[in-house]
Amino acid sequence: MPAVATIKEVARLAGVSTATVSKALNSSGRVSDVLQARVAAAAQTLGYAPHASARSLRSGETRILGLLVADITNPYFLRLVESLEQIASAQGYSVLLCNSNEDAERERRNLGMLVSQRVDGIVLIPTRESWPNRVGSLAGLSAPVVLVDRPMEGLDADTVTIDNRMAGRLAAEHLLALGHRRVGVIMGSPEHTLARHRLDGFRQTLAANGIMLDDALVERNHFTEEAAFEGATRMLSRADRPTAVFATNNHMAFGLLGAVTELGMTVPRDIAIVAVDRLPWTGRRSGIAAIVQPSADIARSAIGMLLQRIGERDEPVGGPVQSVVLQPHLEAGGSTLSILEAE
Amino acid sequence: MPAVATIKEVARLAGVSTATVSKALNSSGRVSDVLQARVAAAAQTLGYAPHASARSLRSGETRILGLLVADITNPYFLRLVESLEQIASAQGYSVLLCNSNEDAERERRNLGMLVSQRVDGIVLIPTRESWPNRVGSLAGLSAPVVLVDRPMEGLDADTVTIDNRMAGRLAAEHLLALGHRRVGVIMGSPEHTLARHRLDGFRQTLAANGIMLDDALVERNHFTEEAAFEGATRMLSRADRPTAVFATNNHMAFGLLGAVTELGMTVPRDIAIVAVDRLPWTGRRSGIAAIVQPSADIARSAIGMLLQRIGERDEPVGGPVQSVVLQPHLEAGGSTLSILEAE
DNA sequence: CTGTTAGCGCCTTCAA
DNA sequence: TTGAAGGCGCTAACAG
Repeated sequence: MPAVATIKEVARLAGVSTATVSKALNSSGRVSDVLQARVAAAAQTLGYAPHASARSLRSGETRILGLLVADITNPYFLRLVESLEQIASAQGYSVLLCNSNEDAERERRNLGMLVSQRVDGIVLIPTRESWPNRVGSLAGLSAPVVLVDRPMEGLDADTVTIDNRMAGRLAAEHLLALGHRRVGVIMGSPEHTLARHRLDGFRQTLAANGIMLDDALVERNHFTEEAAFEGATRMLSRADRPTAVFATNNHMAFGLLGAVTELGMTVPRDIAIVAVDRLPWTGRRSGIAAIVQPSADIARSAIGMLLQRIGERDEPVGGPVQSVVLQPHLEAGGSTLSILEAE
Repeated sequence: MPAVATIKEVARLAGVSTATVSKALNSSGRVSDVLQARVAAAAQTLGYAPHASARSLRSGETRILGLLVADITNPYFLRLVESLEQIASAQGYSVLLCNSNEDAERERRNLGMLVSQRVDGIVLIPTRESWPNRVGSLAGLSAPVVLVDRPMEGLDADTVTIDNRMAGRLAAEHLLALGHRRVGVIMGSPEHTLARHRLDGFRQTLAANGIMLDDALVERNHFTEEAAFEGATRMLSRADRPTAVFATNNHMAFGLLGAVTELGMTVPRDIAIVAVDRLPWTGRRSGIAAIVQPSADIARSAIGMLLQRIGERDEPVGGPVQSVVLQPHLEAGGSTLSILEAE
C-alpha cells in the first residue's frame, strides 16, 4: 500500500518547484503552458491527489459540512439527509454524517467531534432531550449552525422549520371535508413544541368549524412506535371510536397502522388516517393522506443559509439571524375514507 | 466567531510548553499530576479541541471511514448505512457519506474526494455500471477497501456478500411449501450477477421439486421501480397469471406492489409475494414474505475487516483477501397466501 | 513566470 | 519530568 504521492514528488518528476505545481493545479497565479502541461502529466502519472488535511490546515477551511441528526431511523429525517447530501455535494462540500439516536450525550460527543474536524458548517436536527449548557456550547461554536425542523429556545441561530400549526390545520380541513366529526389524535409528548403546535392547529381548525376535539381521543405517548401502537389500540377499541385519526409523525403513523391491522381493520375502508410525513415508499397507495414536509426545499434552504454564513466568515458582523418557515401541503392520494360518500 | 483555541494558547495559559500539553491531553509520556491538572483546566476554560487536520497531517491517519454507496434511496442500503455509522462510531471512527446514485461518474469523483481526504478505509457498494479503469484505481488505492453486497470481478479486495442463490432458494421453498405451482419473477437485468444468482437459486429449487419455471413469467427489467411496475402489470394481466411472485429486491417489490394495487388485487388475499429485503417499516404486516439480509451483521463484518486492514497498515504483507458470505433468512410473517388452505 | 521561504497545529524525538 | 526543535503537505507572499 504505497502512500499517495505528495506535491514534492510531483514537483520533482515535473522538474519544477512545489509552488509551481500548486499554482498549476489550482490555476492560481500565472504558469506557462509548457510547465502547466508538464505538471499535469506528472500529477497524472503519480496519481496525485492533494492532501485535504494539509490543505485545510493551511487554508482554514475543510469543505466539509457536519450533519448531526437526532434520529436517522425516522424516514423523514432520512429523506432530509439524502437531500442534504445531494445539495452539499453539488456545491462542492462533503458530508460528515452523525446520528445522535435521540441520545443527548451522543449528540454532545458528536458535536465535539465535528468541532475537532473543523467542519465549515453544521446542520443540526437536535435531540429532544438537551444536555448541560447545550445552547451555550452551540452559541460559542466557531462554525455556523443551522437548526432544522426543531427550533431551540434561546439559541440565536438560523432556522428552517415548517409551519406546524398549518400541518395540523391541513389535516383537520381534510378530515372535515370528508365529513368526519369524531376524530382522534395519536401524538408524542405534548411537552414538545412541535407536536403541540400540530395538535393546536388541528384542534383550532376543528373548533372553528364547530367541532370540539374530545380530549379522550387524544393519545399522548412517548415518541416511539410501540407507545403509539398501544395508544392507538386503546383508542380504536373504544365503543365510541373515531372515524378518522391524525398521526403527528412517521413513528406515530406506523404504530397506528400496526394497531389498525392488528384489529383487523383496513385503511381507508374502515378508518381514515391523515399523518404528517408520507410513509416512505408506500405513500400514494396506502390509503393514508399525508401532510408532506418539503424536504428538498428544507435541505436547500438549510445548506443555502449555511453557505451564506460560511461566505461571511471574515466579515465584521454577520447578518441577522434568519428563520425560514416553509409550508407543508396535503397529499390526499384520493383514497381517504369519505364519510360523505358512505352516508 | 472566534477560532477554536490552539495548543499554543492552552500552553501559555497553563504556563507550560506545547509538548507538555500534548502529552497531558493524550496521556502519552509522563506528566506530573500538578501540570496534568493545570493543563486540563486551561484546555477546559479555552474550550480547546485538537485540530483534526493538523493531527492527521502529523499522524497519517484521519479516523474517518468513507461510505460510498451506490444508491441511498434503496431502503436496504439505507439500513446498511445506519448500521455502518453506528458501528464505526462505536469504534471511534467518523463517517463520510457519499451517494453515487447509481452514476459511475459520480462514484469516480467521490472516490477521488475520499482519497484526498485520506480516509482510513472505504466501504464501497459499487454502482452497477463501471467507469474507466475502476478496478485498477481501486487496486492502487492506499486505503483499504471492503466491497459490500456487490462483488467486483477482478478486484482483489475483502468482500461481504450474502448467498444470493440461497436467497432464491428460500423464496422458492417458501412458495412451494404454500402449494404454489405457477410462479413468476420480477427481476432487474440478468446481466448482473447478483440478480442472476437469485434467479438461479429460485429456478433450481423449483426444478428440484419438479416444477419448471415458465420463462414467460420471468420479467427482466431495468432496476427501477417503474420498469418493475410495467413488467408486473404485464405479467398479472395475463390470463394464465401466476399465483405467486418473487421480487428480487426492494425496488422490484415496490413496483410489483404498485401493479398489484393498481389492478385491484390485495396481498396476500389474491396473490402471494416473496421479496428480497423487508419493505421498510411495513414488513411484518404487509402480507409480503421477506428474504432478509442481515444488515447489522453485514455492517459488523465490513467494519471489522476494514479495521483489521487498517491495523495491518504498516505490516510487511497484509493477510489474504477475505470473502465473507452471510446467509439470508426467511421472514414469512405468517400471512402469505397459501394455496393449500385455499384449495 | 518561477522558485524560495515560512508557517498553519500537532506530536515525537531528543536533550536537559 | 519538562521543553526545544523539526516536519507532516500545502499555499500565499515575496524575491528573483
